[in-house]
Amino acid sequence: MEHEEYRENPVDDLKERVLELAKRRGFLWPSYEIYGGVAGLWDYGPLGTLLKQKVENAWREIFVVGEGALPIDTPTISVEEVFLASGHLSNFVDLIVECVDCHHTLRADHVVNEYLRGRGMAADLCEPDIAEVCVPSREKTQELIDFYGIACPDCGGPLGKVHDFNLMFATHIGPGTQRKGYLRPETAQGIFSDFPKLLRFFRDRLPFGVAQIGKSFRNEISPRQGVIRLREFTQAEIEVFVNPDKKSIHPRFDEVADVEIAILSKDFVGRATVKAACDRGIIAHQYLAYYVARSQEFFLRVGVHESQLRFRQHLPDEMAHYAVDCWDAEGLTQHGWIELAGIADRTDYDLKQHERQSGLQMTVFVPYAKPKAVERTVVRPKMNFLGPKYKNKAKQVADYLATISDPSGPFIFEGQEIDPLGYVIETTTQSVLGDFITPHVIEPSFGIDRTVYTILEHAYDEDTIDGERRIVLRLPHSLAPVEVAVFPLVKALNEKAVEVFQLLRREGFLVEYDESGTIGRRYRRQDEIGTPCAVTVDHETLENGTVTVRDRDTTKQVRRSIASLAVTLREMLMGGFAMSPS
RNA sequence: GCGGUAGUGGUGUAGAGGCAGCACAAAGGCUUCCCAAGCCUUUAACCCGGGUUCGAGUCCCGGCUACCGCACCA
Repeated sequence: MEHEEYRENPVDDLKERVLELAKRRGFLWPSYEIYGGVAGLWDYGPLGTLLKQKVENAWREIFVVGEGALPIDTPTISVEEVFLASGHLSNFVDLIVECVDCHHTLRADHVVNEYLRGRGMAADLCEPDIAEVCVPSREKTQELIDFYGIACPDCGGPLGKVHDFNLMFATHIGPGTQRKGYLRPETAQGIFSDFPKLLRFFRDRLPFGVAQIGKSFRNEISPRQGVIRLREFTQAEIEVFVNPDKKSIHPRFDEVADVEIAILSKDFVGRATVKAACDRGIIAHQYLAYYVARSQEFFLRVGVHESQLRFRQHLPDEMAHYAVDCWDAEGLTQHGWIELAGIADRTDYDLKQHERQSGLQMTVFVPYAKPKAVERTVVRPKMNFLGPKYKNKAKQVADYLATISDPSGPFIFEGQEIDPLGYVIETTTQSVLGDFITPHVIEPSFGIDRTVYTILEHAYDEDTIDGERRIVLRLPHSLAPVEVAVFPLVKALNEKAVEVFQLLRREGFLVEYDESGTIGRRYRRQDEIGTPCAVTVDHETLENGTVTVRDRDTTKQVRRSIASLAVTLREMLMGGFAMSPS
């Protein structure tokens, strides 16, 4: 998909202007700036924090309230076992080698594979690990570099030692014989770790969804692009546990079937309904398609422009080590198309891995519609024979017999054939009620910080009013960090205006009061931060108890009584209010 | 990590060895006013650390941060 015309009202240097506004008005600040700042760490200022909270609330409304994905809150510090299981310890690593001469840092495994391929050899650096995932080993990479004397592909200089760079922050838990800990690189593992308890909580039935909003950490080698690539960032994730045999049908698919999305995949580029995308096999199954549609609903609600939102299918080689199909929601910004969310089918990878690591069963009992009759042949010990014969070893013999699945015999215990009088071979018909299955996981995972940034960029606008440039942040009304501004037209009206201000606070609005300077300046100040409503107390207020209410986007005003003000404002914030004169 | 460019009040900038200027913003006042008007007053800056020099915002070295390119980004 080409980068289409970006906005109706193109603004030069949009990136700089948005960031300038964000820093100046308290949305985003570089962290620890008094000490020089740190790349990849950013603060939310007061307005940014309110905006972010409202974005998170919109997400909760759709996914927690609307989808019933109940939230949990797990620690950001996790124990080592979690990442042994998840594969992050071995996979969330880049093998890095530095050229001694030109100091380029290179991906060591890429260098080796390229070298081997260039000489017609199989590039076989990958070794399947415990999870059957291809991971190049540091030792083997080093070995091959040494053996072939592989040099820097850029300058031909000698290469240094290969070392791991794990993108997780490591730490220690407690003093003394410390337990290794890591800051989580995704919130998902906290959910997987709680699976047995969650399953019981949801009363042993599929499907169910679990949500978590929280911080995750990745020690990026070189974060760039401001707030787009952070070392500490907020994720909003849902893990939907589903029966793998039922992924093709989502019970509420009808609700979203006609939602149209922009698709970029290897087989199809263009707009289509999620139903069409599903029916034509572009999206693997209804569960993924369903969450793609819900994700779009979320992004549109928080003010991402529809024409600058698309869903891109991962190519097989960029898919995470655990996923089989993955769709990124991407927003078009001045940084190009950036990933705002990933909607992945993680299959049973994580639960299987935690099963192996923890030794606990992570399965769900799924009853059949009708119990199945299954014929089974078993070897049943006869204790009244075995007892007298084997005395204190009788129990061991019986246990051994009970494990036998092939009833053809003979059965040997301690080198001796067991007397056939000691058991009977029985064929019985058993009624099997169901299967133990490992659920598959559908994971919509949202990057909240990137979403907030994209919202700011998409909302940023400049108007020209009477030849003056006016910056307006056209945020969705419900998202504005300041909902209502209250002004006295002149200072003599301060007291009355403060009264209105306090009244609106009591009504639950986020209100700002401003009596400084001229009225026009105060309107502009609020336009910049996206305040949708401005209430002005003027001379008429004292006569008849009415005030003017100004709309941010049109700058049009209507007059309303103070008594009906809260209702009017609430309507405006919900977006359902027509600014018709009254 | 590499290379290039840059870092001066809150923001945008000028100054290129000798008292750090301007504009906008912000605070207070006049104006009593419905869209950044005007006037007065005020607050406020040389990224950090070394070095050279009588003297460094300016020159040199190192670091940090930002932007661009490379590399990286399950």
